[in-house]
Amino acid sequence: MVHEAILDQTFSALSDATRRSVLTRLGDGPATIGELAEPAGMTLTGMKKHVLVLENAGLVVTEKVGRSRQVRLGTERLDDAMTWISFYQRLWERRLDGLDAFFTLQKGRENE
Amino acid sequence: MVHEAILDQTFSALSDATRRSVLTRLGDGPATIGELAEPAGMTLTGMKKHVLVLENAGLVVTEKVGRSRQVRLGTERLDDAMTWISFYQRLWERRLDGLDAFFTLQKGRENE
DNA sequence: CGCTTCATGAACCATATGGTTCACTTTACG
DNA sequence: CGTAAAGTGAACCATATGGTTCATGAAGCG
Repeated sequence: MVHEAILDQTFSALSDATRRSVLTRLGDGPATIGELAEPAGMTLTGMKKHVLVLENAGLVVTEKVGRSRQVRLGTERLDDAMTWISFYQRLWERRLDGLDAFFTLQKGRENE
Repeated sequence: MVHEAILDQTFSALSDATRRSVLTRLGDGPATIGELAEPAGMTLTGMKKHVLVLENAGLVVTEKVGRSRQVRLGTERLDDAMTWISFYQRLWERRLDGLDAFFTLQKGRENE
């Protein structure tokens, strides 16, 4: 199981809409801090902080090239998050199939 | 696609190890605030706050029974989070298969 | 009834977060 | 060279977060 601090950082990084949109943007390829800041209507300094959060979470990798900084998608952290979620989702589904589910879910959906 | 504010709440709720362990515990069935607080070495008040965060995120459902409060796993929010992650994971994988990935990963990072 | 237990709410505290502005460095380029 | 552009760092600000203590309320029980 993944280290708790790693999950903390990953989920925390993902909990901001600006940062998620950065990841979306990076899905189309690398971008500079400026190119990320502009559509977000944010200062370079502000976006730099977001990128740092993503980088610390391992969701993004950066490299200084010339006077700008290239930002691109990182490795494997989304895997960690999804592994955790799918594990507990199985727990949750098992629960819904159990007796307690029937008991607490005021007899709505019997078969599914 | 899911509303941004919902994802904010869900990921934010998941970004705390205490809250994740609460979800783990609830995988074994409902529990009271006190039963959740004790293993966490935390006051009732503190745990109550965590439960409220999970409840606002829809990850948990509570119901007052007698003088205690039953907490159990909620519905469908883990689905939202996983849907988002798996979508962007596909983006990310596509990227790693592309030319840019080969290009940027092969040349060692000189400066930083 | 009177006491204990579980939960709750208010107040408080320290630290983290998300943003800004301003000053500065490094790089590009005419 | 001189100037503009991209980024960086420090300082600052408002609000959120994660926790506490203390006082109160409601439920159960002998």
